[in-house]
Amino acid sequence: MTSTEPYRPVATPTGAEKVDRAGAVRRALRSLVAEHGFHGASMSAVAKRAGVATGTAYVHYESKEALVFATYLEVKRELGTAAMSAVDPSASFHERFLTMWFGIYRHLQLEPERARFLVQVDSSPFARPAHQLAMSAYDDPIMAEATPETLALLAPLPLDIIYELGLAPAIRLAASGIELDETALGLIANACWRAMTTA
Amino acid sequence: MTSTEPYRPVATPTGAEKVDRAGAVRRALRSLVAEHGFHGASMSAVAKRAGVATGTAYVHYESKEALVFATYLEVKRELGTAAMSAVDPSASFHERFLTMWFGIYRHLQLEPERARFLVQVDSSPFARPAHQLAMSAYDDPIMAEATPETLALLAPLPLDIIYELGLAPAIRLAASGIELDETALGLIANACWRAMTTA
DNA sequence: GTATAGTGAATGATCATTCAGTCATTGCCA
DNA sequence: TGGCAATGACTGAATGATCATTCACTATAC
Repeated sequence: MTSTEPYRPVATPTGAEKVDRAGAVRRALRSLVAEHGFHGASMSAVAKRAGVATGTAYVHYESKEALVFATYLEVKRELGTAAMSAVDPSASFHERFLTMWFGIYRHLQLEPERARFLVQVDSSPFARPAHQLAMSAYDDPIMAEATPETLALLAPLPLDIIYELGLAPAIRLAASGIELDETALGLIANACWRAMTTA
Repeated sequence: MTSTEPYRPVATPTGAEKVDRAGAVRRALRSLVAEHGFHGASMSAVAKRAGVATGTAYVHYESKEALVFATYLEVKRELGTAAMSAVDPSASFHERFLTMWFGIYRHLQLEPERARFLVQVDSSPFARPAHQLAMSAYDDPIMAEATPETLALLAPLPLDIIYELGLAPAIRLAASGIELDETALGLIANACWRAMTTA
């Protein structure tokens, strides 16, 4: 039997780094969800944008759900790294917070599709399982900032809410695409600080 | 020709008020989106939950999109009414804000599916057209609070962002389903006030 | 009798997922 | 070293499910 030849090899450009097809699929999901919502992110559309065949996505991910979770985890992890990269551990908590806030905002502003993907997952029914998975899959360096010393400065509220008042606005601002000058950004970051700390 | 008899009349219960099928469809969409996201809210599922035939939804709404917009508009309108219902126009802006904040929160807490529907639409690609439509379709009494006098008390930021810092947290809190005591709620409402007003 | 609301089966499109089959790589034996 | 079987990435057409929307028809209201 046999017949057609449906496999265009790999092209391995000049023996360099191998292509990361799983990563391409994750990025394609990110951008399609950001642009058109989950509705417009079918597996075939994702595969097409990633430049791979539909079946390839399933080589790397068991299901669409698994792909969504993996993508969410990657975005969260990169966000945590970006948030902490410039933080000086010896600075005051207020300064550390502002550095984190701007770290998050700048990171997402550079590629707003990350922010739009995040807010969409976080307000969908995926949110609960995704959070659960994120908590068990890695240590979030942002949450690690919540120590007895810093908590003493914060309003006596659940951590989710502190996060929602303090850092989530940076994500939503980046997702909105609204462009603001340095002054306004500083105003907002400090507004978040005021919201999360005790009056 | 003819054959089957596929029409179970109306039942008009004891000649009382006529059934509001369009409203039932809107409520069904709300609850299904709140529970399972847009993904789980197919027109047939919506119709089934509303207790009507699939075609009935299309008697009242041109398309699924139109139904989503109409539902969004209804929820927004009711929210505006709830926010303002207890506001005393002669009170200070701080007091008026707190009344609005609690008005929103209580209204949504009573039926959290409204809140969950809202946050889901507001972070989907539906958000932009839905906002546009809401702005042109009715006067939002909440936005009418933004007068020269009140704006003087607020941080010099775009109104969307003021809303995001001040009132949106009430919606998200209701959507989260987190139960808090009166003290914590007052803390959060005042945190929002601090965030939106100048330092 | 005309207009309006309602019905649910039928239609065609689209979706997630599967799979038979192709290619590249690797490890193993001679 | 050269040959080769096994492994796993990759492909895209095929499958069955599900979806939005339509429509021929029926009942009710005016």
